[in-house]
Amino acid sequence: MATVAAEDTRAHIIEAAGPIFAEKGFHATTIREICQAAGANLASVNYYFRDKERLYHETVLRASEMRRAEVPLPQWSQETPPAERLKGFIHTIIERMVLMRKAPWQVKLMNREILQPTEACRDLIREYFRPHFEMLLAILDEMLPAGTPDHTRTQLGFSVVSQCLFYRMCEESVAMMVGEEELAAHYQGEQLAAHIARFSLAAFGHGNLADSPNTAS
Amino acid sequence: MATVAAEDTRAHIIEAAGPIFAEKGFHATTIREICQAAGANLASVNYYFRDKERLYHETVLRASEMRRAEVPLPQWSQETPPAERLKGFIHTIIERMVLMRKAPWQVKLMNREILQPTEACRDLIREYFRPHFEMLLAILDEMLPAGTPDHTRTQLGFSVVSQCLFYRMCEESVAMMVGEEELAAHYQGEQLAAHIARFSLAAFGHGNLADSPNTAS
Amino acid sequence: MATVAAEDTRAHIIEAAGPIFAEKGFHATTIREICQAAGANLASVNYYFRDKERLYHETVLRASEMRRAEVPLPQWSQETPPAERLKGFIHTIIERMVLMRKAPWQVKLMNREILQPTEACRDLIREYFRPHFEMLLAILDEMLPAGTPDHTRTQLGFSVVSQCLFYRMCEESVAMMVGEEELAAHYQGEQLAAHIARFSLAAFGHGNLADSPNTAS
Amino acid sequence: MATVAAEDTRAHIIEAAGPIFAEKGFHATTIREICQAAGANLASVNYYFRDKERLYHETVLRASEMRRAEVPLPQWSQETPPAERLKGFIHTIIERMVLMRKAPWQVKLMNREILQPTEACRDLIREYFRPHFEMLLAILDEMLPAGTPDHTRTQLGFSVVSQCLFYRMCEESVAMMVGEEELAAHYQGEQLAAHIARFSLAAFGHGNLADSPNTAS
DNA sequence: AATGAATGAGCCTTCATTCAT
DNA sequence: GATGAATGAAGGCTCATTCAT
Repeated sequence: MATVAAEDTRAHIIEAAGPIFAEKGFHATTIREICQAAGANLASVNYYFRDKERLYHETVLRASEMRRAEVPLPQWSQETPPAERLKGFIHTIIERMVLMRKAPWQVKLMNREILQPTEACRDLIREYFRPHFEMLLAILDEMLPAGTPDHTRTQLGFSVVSQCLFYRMCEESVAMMVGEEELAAHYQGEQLAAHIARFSLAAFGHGNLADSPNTAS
Repeated sequence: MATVAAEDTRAHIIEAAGPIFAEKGFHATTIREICQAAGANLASVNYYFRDKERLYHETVLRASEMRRAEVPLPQWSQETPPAERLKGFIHTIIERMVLMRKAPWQVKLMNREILQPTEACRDLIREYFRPHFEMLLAILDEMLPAGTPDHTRTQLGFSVVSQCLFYRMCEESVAMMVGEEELAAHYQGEQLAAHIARFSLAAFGHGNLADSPNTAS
Repeated sequence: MATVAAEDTRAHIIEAAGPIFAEKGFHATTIREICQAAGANLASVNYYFRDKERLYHETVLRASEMRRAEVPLPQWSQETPPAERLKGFIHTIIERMVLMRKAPWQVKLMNREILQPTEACRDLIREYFRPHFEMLLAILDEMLPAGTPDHTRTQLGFSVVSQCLFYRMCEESVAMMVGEEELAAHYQGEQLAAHIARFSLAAFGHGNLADSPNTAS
Repeated sequence: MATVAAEDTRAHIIEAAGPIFAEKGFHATTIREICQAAGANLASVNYYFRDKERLYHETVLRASEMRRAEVPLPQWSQETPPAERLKGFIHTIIERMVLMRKAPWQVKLMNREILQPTEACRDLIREYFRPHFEMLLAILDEMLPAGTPDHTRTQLGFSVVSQCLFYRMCEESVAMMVGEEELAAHYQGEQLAAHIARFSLAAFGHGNLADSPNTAS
């Protein structure tokens, strides 16, 4: 076939592989399954990607690409106060990475990589997580006293991020603990983002937990 | 052989299975591997546990038992202030579930269950997570205004817990982001517990982030 | 245990094994299944019978014993005409060996042996089939011209017997060919015996097929 | 390899499987055995037939195809009297299905299906037995009084067929009863066919058992 | 360039049997 | 004498991969 068609097939396979890898993980996914879903020959994976592992790797990278293109980072004017920026940042993270119960395969797949990194994770951190994290630290810097040690800055960043990722990573367990009803009522993206922002801002001394009662509650 | 030996072999297999399941997950683990590590016959798993799945289930439950026995919950006198209790609680959680880079297999295995629950997770939540979480909520109640809605209480609890679990769940990714040196210097159990307690207490209005500079920093 | 109890267990196992061997055959039957059905230890079969094969053998022999005890051969006065005797004989064979769709396990098991003889078959022929067959030949002798060659006598005997066995051996296929309804209406023991007797007697020149219309038709 | 080779391998496996299944039955046969006999890979059976069961099914159907191609049905002119037709029919059945002691695997395998039908038996009856049986009934109709009830027609058909099948189904037992010498002398195909025809025709009122002494006796 | 055919390695499971008690 | 524990061998099947075309 022509090069164009070849590239098509390649892309087809990746897009078929994504949701399956995301749902079942590397080991539980079979090449047959992927090729069938892609309408491609059983030998295609080995032909286009050499082996299953490299297909997985490329699929992870493609997931991060797609996610970045779909949910752009927020832009702020110079006067936007840091508290506002933090709210916006958390909101974006929730949109990009969490979305309880309806996360697209790209998110689920990247999640797998954070939890059990393979080769692909280094690329993912470099291209995806590191830039986000630096942006968060820049916001925090405006709220922290000068001279805050580096590792403290970092851990404060982790304190914010961890609250966000928790709902994605422990989605199933959270659902088991709170029940489906409560999940539907109080764990939508907006609500979680507002809660995390309020908790974190209170920690940073901006307002306190009793302020501005959660609009979603 | 006698019953004693029988129980021995059973326990032997579980103890051999634990670290392997913890490291590679259910699918990537073979019973051949387990039996070899346990010095047992290939048919042993099916003999003692009926099938691979039930061995996995029992291994997860055994992990939680062992962990509870090894790290007991803190006991407080009635006058202990809630801030002190929260510090103690976070410390215990870190000890029980985190311990960067040297977590025993029990912790890793339970971690897997939270992230990708199987049947065993329900038992785990009932026997392990729920009791911990209720204890945490009782502490928070002393610091929260009366009438705080239930779901807000719960999410505040998650905000505390998520910071702890983060270092366990994203262990590998955290290591990739901060590097091995910094990890060794600033991410030991005590240090993480102190940071998380300070951040959370600040959010609850007890002290602020600038107070009592982290002794481990 | 005492000898009495031991003999009990032995007998128990045979009686549990009978129906299972009869239904599924030697290979498809497992020792576990038998021991479970007999409420005996898994090692019992090997202990009491040395191995699975000998248990099978003994079970087959036991089946023939039981069958002979349950359905005695007919007795005739000296004046009973041979045609009457043949009818009685056929009737007994049908009772002993056929009974479409409700044959006891003994019959099914012996049937297996005829079709695919093992060691046990020699005993079965000597103790069970041969005596029946000799009795049939004695009846036929009264209807055949003197000097009928031996192999012709034998084959005539086979012609009678084969019609009877057919309904047992090909039970399932017959059911497939005629359908369940017709089976229930026209293939009961009495009906089959009457048909076979009429056909055979006609062949031997006693009456013809149009005579004495089948009472069951 | 090319398609031709593929079909070759497929056919090869069926031809290797045939005799083994025929000899040992479905359960006692292993696919390892078959693949070895076919000079094929162990995975071949699953590749070409999905599983052991479907290989068995296809092998049974192939057996019937081969047998039909090898022994064609007799053709009669319109004037051929029914007695002559019946003789021809019995002869063909014996040729197709019996052939004491040298039956090809196709015959043995089909025999297994009649005795212990699996899924394949329905196909076998539809494609093989039913057409034969209808042909037999057509012949009998010419010898029976008009108005003979359907089930009687059928049972008369069975009386003829059962005599033929007996020598195939009970081959081993017959050999045990008459001994090898007599078997060789009086149980060849021609001889059995002649005997069965004479017995059956006598029953139908065409000639009697004393007529036309068996040329083979 | 792309694919249908074929395969070797390995998986989980089951079974009849044995052995120590 | 009788049994629970344990095992070696084998079975059917699946999978990622390779090879000839």
